[in-house]
Amino acid sequence: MISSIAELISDRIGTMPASERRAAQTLIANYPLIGLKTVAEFSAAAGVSSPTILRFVARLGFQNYPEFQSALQDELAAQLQSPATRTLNPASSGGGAVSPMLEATLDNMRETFRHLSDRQLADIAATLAHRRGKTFLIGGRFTDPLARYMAAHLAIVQPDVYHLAGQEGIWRDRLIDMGKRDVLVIFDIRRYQDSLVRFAETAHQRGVHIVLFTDQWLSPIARFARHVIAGRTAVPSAWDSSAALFVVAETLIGAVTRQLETDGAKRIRELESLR
Amino acid sequence: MISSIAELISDRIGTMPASERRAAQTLIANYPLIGLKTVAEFSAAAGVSSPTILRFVARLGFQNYPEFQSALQDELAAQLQSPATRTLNPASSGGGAVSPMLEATLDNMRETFRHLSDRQLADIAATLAHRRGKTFLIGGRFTDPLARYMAAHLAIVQPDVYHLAGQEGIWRDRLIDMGKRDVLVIFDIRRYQDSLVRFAETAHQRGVHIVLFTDQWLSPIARFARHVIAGRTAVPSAWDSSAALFVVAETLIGAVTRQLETDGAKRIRELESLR
DNA sequence: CAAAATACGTAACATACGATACAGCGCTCC
DNA sequence: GGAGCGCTGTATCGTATGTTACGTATTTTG
Repeated sequence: MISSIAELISDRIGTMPASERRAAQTLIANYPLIGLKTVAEFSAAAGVSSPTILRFVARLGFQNYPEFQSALQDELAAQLQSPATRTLNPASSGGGAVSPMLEATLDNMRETFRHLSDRQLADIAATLAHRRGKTFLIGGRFTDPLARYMAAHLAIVQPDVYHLAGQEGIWRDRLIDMGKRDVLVIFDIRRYQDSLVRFAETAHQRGVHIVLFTDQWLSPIARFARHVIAGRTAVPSAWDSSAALFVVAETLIGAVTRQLETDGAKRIRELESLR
Repeated sequence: MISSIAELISDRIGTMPASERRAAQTLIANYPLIGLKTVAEFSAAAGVSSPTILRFVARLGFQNYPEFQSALQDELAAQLQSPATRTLNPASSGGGAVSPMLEATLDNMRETFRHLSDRQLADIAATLAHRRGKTFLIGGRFTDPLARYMAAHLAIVQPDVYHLAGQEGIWRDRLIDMGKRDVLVIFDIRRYQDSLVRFAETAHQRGVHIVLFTDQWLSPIARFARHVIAGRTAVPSAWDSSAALFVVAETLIGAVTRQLETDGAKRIRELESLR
């Protein structure tokens, strides 16, 4: 069973003529990056001619050079997507059904934050803290609880925070209250919900500032969003994981609270006394 | 000091117009592979036009697209050469306001799972999967979204799963439906809510099997619970973090789903056809 | 040792790719 | 409300790229 192109090559390198073998060896030596460059560069690196490279990839079973490159890219993508598989040391993972799930979740969080700069988070926090209008939050089938969670916290440190719940018709009608000064926080991961996309589009047309929490494949709502947070969701389970997005949400809640420290503290004391 | 293109992007993403920002976000989301594909593919993935992609790379300081791709490839090459550097990175993110929060959260999860054996989790999953009656879920002020999240998933793989929402009176009345064969999942972290404690006590008296998600200081409900999950909640923020509990919840959801695999799959297919 | 077959590179070709000019649109600022 | 500016997509263009045909060199075989 051959799963990678590198294996395929070492499998057939014996049957190749001299020049093609040199091509194969240079590819293995700087795998797989040389293969992603142009035929001319590849051939120069290997010290052979361009047609030799093309004959080489043809012998591997690819119809043409681009097809070969796509295969390499797919392989790379799979490798980069799950850092777990690379560092996976079966010894440490006690063999229980739990650990892989936890490991994947931790990886997802690291990856999510690796693609998310402090600057971006600060920007979003500032948007949420210093918006001049209202804040609305909404989520999809599985992510709506995240919207609720965030709303529950934000509503304590600032006024005019609303979670949009219930039937579609109900929150669609709230669009009439939304304008340029307002912020709409949307949670939407696969499978993306049409109703949410439509909602986001309309809100966008009304000039609402949209902050989107989505997965790495980006909900179509990304087109309308001013800020996009792409969290990793893949775990060894039947379901996608929203844990990474949850942590980002908590981070933002913390950041907003900090930015509103002075006003927020006063507000919290007021709330306490209301009990 | 900017060492990677990803950093360069997050540094300048603030100064970019909307469409270029979309390009930036899609690149970050599938970093860096999208950038190695053709302009046409990149633009399609981002939902913008080709010139926008070119303007985007120009803004990053590259003379042309190939030069941009070469830079990405060089970066990838460096990364692939030394796998250490990519896992080593969390410290390098500059000590911004983010890292401590993330670090603390990751620690919380590790600690939480360290005190939680596979056996315990399997037991709880079995309880939830093979209960003979109904499952009820409820949470406190900030944790109710977690109850909702879990309910949303469990309700798909098995029947008779109910989230108790709304006013106290409403769910108090549901006690009349609860008995020995039923399971009640409660989320309760500081500050523990009296109403929940009373509710749990009554349910316990009726013989309901209680599964409690709480923090490391244990809600008073622990006295009535058959299973207790104690998650770490401390983070450098004004709020406690429910992230660890969230991950445990997801883990349980996954485990229950696996245990119900055969029946659950049938049920999921049925649900799909209902749409 | 000769003849054939295979391997390999040079050079011409066609295509698909990146680049550019331009026009429409929305937004902001008087 | 109007003028100006900046952003974005469409259409076009030139070119770099992959591809192919062909001739020479090299090896193989009878």
